[in-house]
Amino acid sequence: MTSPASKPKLLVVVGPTASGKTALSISLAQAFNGEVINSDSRLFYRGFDIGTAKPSEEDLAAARHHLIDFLEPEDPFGLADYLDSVRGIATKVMTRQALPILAGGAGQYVWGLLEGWNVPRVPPNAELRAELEGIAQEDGGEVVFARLEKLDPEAAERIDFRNVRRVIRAIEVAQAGGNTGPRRAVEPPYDALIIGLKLDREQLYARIDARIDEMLMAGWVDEVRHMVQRGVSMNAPAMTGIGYRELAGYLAGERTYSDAVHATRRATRSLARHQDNWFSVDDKRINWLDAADPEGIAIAATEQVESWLSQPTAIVK
RNA sequence: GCAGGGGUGGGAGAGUGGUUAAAUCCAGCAGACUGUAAAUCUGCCGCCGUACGGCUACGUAGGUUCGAAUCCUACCCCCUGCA
Repeated sequence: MTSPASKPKLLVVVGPTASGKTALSISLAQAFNGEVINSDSRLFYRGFDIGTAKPSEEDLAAARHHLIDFLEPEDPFGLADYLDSVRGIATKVMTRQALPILAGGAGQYVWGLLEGWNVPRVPPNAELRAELEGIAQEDGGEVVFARLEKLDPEAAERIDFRNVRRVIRAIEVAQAGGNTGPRRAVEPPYDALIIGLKLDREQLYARIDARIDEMLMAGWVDEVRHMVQRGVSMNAPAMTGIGYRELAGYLAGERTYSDAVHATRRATRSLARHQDNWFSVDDKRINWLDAADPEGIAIAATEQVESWLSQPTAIVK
């Protein structure tokens, strides 16, 4: 707290799915010698390309990208893994004299990084989870919740007793000795310029529908079929990407094609709403641009970044 | 034309005399979120009101009843079988 240290500059592009983050982040990377750090949890997995709207080969060639295509479908990767990775990568990018550009829609990941969350260093305990899930199913979630109330009343206070998954995680953490230290950094760790892409619901929904149609035309069903044939489990983390299970259900003859597509649309819309929750229009930290005008946002964003870069780096006391 | 079935809230669809502004699902809206996060979970969802509450609603009109989406009558519309 006594020695002044400059905060590293980090450019961030956020917004709901289909708002144009990929295109904008690439054009900014080209304009400012930037490297894109992906912050979209579905882009981690190799082979899950079409349905996740992964940047194309050309996109990837147009700017250096990080945290894309580095996991197998079954690999778990959580918040703490993500934060560690990004922090390391951002530092490396900066030593190359390049500008790190965080781009993505995973709200928890983005804010975890920007707000400097102190995430409990307790890795998932598959055995414990399975056991507690079993209890929850047999005897009800309240029984598991009661366990948490005993172990960590404070955590029980802030977690909905019906949210079994989070109750179990809290027990996992508590049993491992709990979390230590403050929940988040007092001072944000980065000097971040956050650009948000905004589109009204109606337009966004229309864009989502159109993009899903494009994905299907581009061979999404084949992509899913391939994964199924490869033996990727339906429970694999990568399979939680919207549309994959739906289409796999269609391939297995459990539902009609049109039903699978409708379900996918629905889930994607709901994702977009969820993302609006993390990235709120009222959030003063975010500089919102109108995503309806892709060229306009590129120009406006470039101006913002220029002026931000010309400012002296913020000083942490 | 005859016989039978049916018309319920944005959609689908329960409900067959009171505890029903009306199950449930979908759609929509709002929110939580610290190692599964494109996950998981929560609230709202006829109109007015912050709320107690008030008002209007189950094809239309009338009737029975203390009380009707629910029973009766007439009419309108839809579907199916037979002609």
